[in-house]
Amino acid sequence: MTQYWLMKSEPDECSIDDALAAPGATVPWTGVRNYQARNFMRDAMRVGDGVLFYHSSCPQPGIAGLARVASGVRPDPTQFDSASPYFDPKSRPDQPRWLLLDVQALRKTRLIGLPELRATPELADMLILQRGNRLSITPVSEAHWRFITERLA
DNA sequence: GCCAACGTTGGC
DNA sequence: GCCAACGTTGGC
Repeated sequence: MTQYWLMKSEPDECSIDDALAAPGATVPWTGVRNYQARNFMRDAMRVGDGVLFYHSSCPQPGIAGLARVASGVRPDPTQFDSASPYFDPKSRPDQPRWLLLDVQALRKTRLIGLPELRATPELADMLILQRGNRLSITPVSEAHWRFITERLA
């Protein structure tokens, strides 16, 4: 069964344009350092799942494009790279703590900004809009996915 | 830069 | 296992 996800990316690091410009429009989703988000990737996300590509920590946060899950998980190499901001000295190569998967960008959408998302009653219970939410990967209901892709994007 | 909210760490 | 201290996220 196809599922749907919202994945946050800082456009300074990897914007939807960056992802579309990558070979195969596919980028490794590095830097997830939260167990809940990791477990979504490992246990629930499957190749072909739909992804809302969300720009965060930027002047205009919001949904910027559509993408798909393009691989299963593998160890995130940045956890072993002491020069990386994502380096985790407590992770061991024989038992990697952090995983990534590939995300293939499909297309850029108009920027559906956070204020617009908040102002849309049909989307009021999206996880991303809930108070205190900080998860970089959140599941998206089929109803929300359809509303966004068919009526907003 | 501020700060609310949340996750992680580590002493006990 | 509790919980205070600390670090991080991310919108503003």
